[in-house]
Amino acid sequence: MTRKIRLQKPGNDRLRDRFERELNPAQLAAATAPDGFNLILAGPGSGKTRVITYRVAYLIARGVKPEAIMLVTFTRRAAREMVSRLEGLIGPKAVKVWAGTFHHIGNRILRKSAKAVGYDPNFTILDGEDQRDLVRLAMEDAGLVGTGRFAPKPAAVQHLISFAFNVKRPLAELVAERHPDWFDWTEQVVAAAACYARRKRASNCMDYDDLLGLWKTLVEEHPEHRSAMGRMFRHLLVDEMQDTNIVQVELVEAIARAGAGNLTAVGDDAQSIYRFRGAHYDNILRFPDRNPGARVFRLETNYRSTPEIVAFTNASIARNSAGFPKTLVSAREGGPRPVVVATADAFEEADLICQQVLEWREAGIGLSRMAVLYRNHHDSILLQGELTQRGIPYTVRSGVRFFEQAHIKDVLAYLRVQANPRDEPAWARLLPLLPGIGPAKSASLRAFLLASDSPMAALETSEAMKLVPAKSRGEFAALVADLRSIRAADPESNPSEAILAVLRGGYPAIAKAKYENPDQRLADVEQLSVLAARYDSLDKFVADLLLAGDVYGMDSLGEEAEPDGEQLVLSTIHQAKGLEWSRVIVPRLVEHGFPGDRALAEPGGEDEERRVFYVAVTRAMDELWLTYPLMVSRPGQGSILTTPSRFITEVDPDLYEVADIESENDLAWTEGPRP
DNA sequence: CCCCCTCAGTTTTTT
DNA sequence: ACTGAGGGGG
Repeated sequence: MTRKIRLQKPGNDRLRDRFERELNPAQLAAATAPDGFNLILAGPGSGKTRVITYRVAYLIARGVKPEAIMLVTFTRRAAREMVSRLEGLIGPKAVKVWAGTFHHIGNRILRKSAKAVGYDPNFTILDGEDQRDLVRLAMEDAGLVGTGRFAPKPAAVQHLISFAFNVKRPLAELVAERHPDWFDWTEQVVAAAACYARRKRASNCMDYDDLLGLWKTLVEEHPEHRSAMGRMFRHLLVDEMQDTNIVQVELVEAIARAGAGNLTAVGDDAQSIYRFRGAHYDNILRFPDRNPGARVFRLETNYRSTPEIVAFTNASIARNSAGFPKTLVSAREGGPRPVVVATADAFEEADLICQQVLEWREAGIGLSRMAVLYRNHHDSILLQGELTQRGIPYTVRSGVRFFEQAHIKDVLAYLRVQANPRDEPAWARLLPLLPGIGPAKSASLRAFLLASDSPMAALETSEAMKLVPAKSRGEFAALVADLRSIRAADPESNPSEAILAVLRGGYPAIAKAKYENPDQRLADVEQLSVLAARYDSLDKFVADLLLAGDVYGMDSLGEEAEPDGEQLVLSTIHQAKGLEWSRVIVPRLVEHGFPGDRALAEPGGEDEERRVFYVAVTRAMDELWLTYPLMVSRPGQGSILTTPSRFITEVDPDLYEVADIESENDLAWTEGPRP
């Protein structure tokens, strides 16, 4: 046999071979676009992730340092995936690329430059609940409490404050536009926003918007930081451009202009689904207007889905008027048309989904290659019950995130006050854990602590003890002792040990009194400590936890340990962005459900809902099932007949197949009414 | 005055 | 499942 010798080519040549072998001409042109402003319009399944990673590899091969590249992704998971693909192309230096969400990168930069914007580098990041709690306090400051059933609620006020920031519009204007019912309280709402901002600063806390806004302040108002950042980031790439808001766009464009003027934006206006948080597809549509001379690349070959699925999705999105006109072409062989099924009610719908999932599994499709994608988290509850009953393993990617669960937040509060003793939301969580201390006592204690230069030292004084009701003094002293032993565990450099210290103190007893299932919750906390062992910094640990949006329940944490667990995926459509499955089921396709009334009430709401639907159906590679119940029960109205969603009925019926469920009622005399 | 328990009404989508 | 109002009790 002839001996084979393979000549090693120099790295760049080998890379060039791979480029030509693995990219189609449109992808190749986009990946190797010249410097300057570039826009890549990439339809679903068109190899967008591949093009981005190849572009980064191309830049690095041309001599750009990896640490001079900023790659903004929509989720943490997307960043991780791109970096690991990049590693496959160029090796370990891939991890030096600044890859992450706007919020991650902002967090990293602000930890270094916090002083310039009036913060300490040990600032805490507030999650949604912390923000609501602080807004509630701010509303009290502004005289906006107990004003009756129709008064503004903290969650809604917080949302509007955030929305105003993200669309750069005056809060009062948005109150008039979106909450006419608050008209009489306009002044107080605006005042509450100011109080909220003040409380955040006083507590050395930033919310998600601050990670963006203060980073932007750094760029806009501090010339030395602006030019430093321009020198630092020679190339910027922004993925999912259609879901950026105006603040984010201005930020990256400012950094690009301050530096080498290299910005590549990637996305698909048809998949813009985050309007509720200030995103607008104009940010991608008008990229060429804002940046004259920008080159535009189009990727319109769909490698993901069968021609039948692509025909259906093309027909659906064609109902929207705005957007770059485009028609995706499937590169795949034919398969079955999408299937539409009506079920008697939501229970039968759950039955049907389970049965279909089992049928596919019989046919050799692994559970993790199937997903049920729904509009609202709530739509999955019934199905979860049915899956559990039938013993079908599943993982849920919606609802309460792991770090948002009450017990996890309790434990983190013990740690947060160590890292940042001015963290008011953490104290507001910690103090009322003690019996006899409610909102009022907690408030006066917090006021006392925060007035001091050293809240931790103030906690141990007799003045603090005076604010505690006599009955609770024993528990209070125990808390103080717990905090001292947690401190001794050196939380800031050893978060894992600090969590164990919390478990050795009074918290387990508190959890037993407070929660129905304390054992499960305390086990979660132990798991949290295992997770924390990977970190040598409390700040990093907490920030990672809060900024990793895709972590739901212990399930998703466990997945990292055993990635091959075969589980059906249950996800909101929003969480499914960028992913794909062989088999996809979209349930609850009824009018007043999907699209929902709330969305339809807003101008442009129907189109936005249709884009959400488009994102859902374009996740499917091989088979797509659309289901809807003929009857639903609504609170107060009992069972009512439904109308199938316009997203089904508006599509040419030739593009899908209707399947009927054979009624077994005639045979199943004895079957009783369903629960 | 302040806390805590109970009960009724509600829930888009998320960094 | 979670919030907020209302009433009883310390």
